Amino acid sequence: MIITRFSPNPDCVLHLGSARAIILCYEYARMYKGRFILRFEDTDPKLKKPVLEFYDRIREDLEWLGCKPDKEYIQSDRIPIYYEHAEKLLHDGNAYVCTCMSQEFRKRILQKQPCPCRELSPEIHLERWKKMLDGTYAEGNAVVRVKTDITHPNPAIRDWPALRIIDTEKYPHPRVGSKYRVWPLYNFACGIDDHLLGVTHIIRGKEHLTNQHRQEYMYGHFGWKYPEAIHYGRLKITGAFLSKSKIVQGIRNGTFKSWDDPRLATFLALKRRGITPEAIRQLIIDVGPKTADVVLSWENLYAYNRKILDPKANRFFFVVNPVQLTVENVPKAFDVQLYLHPEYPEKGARKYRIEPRRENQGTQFWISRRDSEKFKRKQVIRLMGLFNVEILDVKSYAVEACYHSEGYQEAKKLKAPLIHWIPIDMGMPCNVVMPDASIERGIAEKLCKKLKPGTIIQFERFGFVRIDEVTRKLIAYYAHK
RNA sequence: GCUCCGGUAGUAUAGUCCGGUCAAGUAUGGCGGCCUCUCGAGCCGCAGACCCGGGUUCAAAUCCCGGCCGGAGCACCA
Repeated sequence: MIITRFSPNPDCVLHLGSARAIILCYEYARMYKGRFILRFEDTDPKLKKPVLEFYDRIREDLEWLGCKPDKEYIQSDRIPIYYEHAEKLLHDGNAYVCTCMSQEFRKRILQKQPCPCRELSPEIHLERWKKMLDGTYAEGNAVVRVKTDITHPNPAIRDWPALRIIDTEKYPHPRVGSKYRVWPLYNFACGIDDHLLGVTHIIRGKEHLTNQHRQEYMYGHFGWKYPEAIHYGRLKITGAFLSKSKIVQGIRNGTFKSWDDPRLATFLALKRRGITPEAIRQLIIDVGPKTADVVLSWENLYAYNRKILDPKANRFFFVVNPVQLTVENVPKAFDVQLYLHPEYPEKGARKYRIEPRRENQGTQFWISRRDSEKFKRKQVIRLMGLFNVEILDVKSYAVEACYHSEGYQEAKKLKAPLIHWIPIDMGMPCNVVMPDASIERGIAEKLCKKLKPGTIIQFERFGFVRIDEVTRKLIAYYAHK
């Protein structure tokens, strides 16, 4: 039975940087009909203090990604288990309670010299252990170290710290408060749990490579077999930073309004922008678990997303920077149908009746300044699905034109540009929030009012967007072209 | 500095373990064209890479050595 695990510290929401661990672990377990475990590693109430809110956020992120864990563990619930194992190591002389100052210890260990504590008997250490637990030792005064090889070429591996004291009166843990004052460090808790929970395959970032070597010594002491471990390289994406501390910092100082700010690469932000979990999944599987660092390009993600969205997203018109277009001499009323999806007419259509106005008022539309800027006098333009007009006059705020012809073939012959439009009284204000958090203002078809938040549509000739809010005004988030 | 790990087109990836079928496949992006009443999709075509230098070998992207470049770790963080 294959068992994998994803083990975050609940001190932030999840982001694209975690996607590799999650998806690879989940898919691998699923591929072999195994189990996927979620384990919260919340054993530092001081420096990397867990926050209650994030336990749930992480569960939600995982669910959104489609990687629901089969089982969940929380390390702060398992403290007694770590104590037991610490005592066993102490008892067997495979660990010791070190009361040296950390600088002092480091100085010795760099010279491959044991500290005085190391040589003491297990009985003394067991006694010191009691003093760690009962409060005789204060924070920083004692630490349990696992014996390794103090002549190991990599000093980082020599007699690493396993448990330390934290003044939880001062730094209470959000879940268990001040119940424990001795807390396991990463390598100890993680190493014990991986074995106890039956984890067979560890897939994690290569920053943990030396941790594997450290833990292997402990596994040796217990007579356990270390799981298969794969250490993948760092994943970056151009322009975005995938660092928890920077995300948290940006939220704190107000640079980002929320965890789903479009500039962030958090799952929350990607979701809000209309990036589908399936696209992320495919991207991560494509990237795989290799040890070289990868710098992804957003285009790669967009390409996967577009492939998923294109057949599903209904089409609507959105006019950025609206300009009024007045068409004179419209000869009759036109009933037009604009398909919601060009490839699937059966999905229905948006229907408009365009009527000639009386008394030389002209028929009016909203069109985009992006288009009108390129107009030249006498040029023929086709209003998509409607008719062709000849441009008479272009001002920065308005365009005058007159009816030219109806047929699409006519427009083709004249190589008339195709532009989208909205009847002047059929629009609703719409803001599109771009990936850089800037806002494109314009007018969308009034019909969009019926869309539900969360729906992903395509604004033709503009891009795919996710409807975020529908009131008198439409708020959409831009995904990509 | 010490200890590890890696380096295939703009980006990502296949091939590397078990040398030949790789004068290097795929996706995406770029360019050109076709198609389409979207600047989306689809179709066709073009350009684009084995970090460098040695060695082993009939034969090296693949094996060995050296260099260069990049990354990670060196916490009483995870």
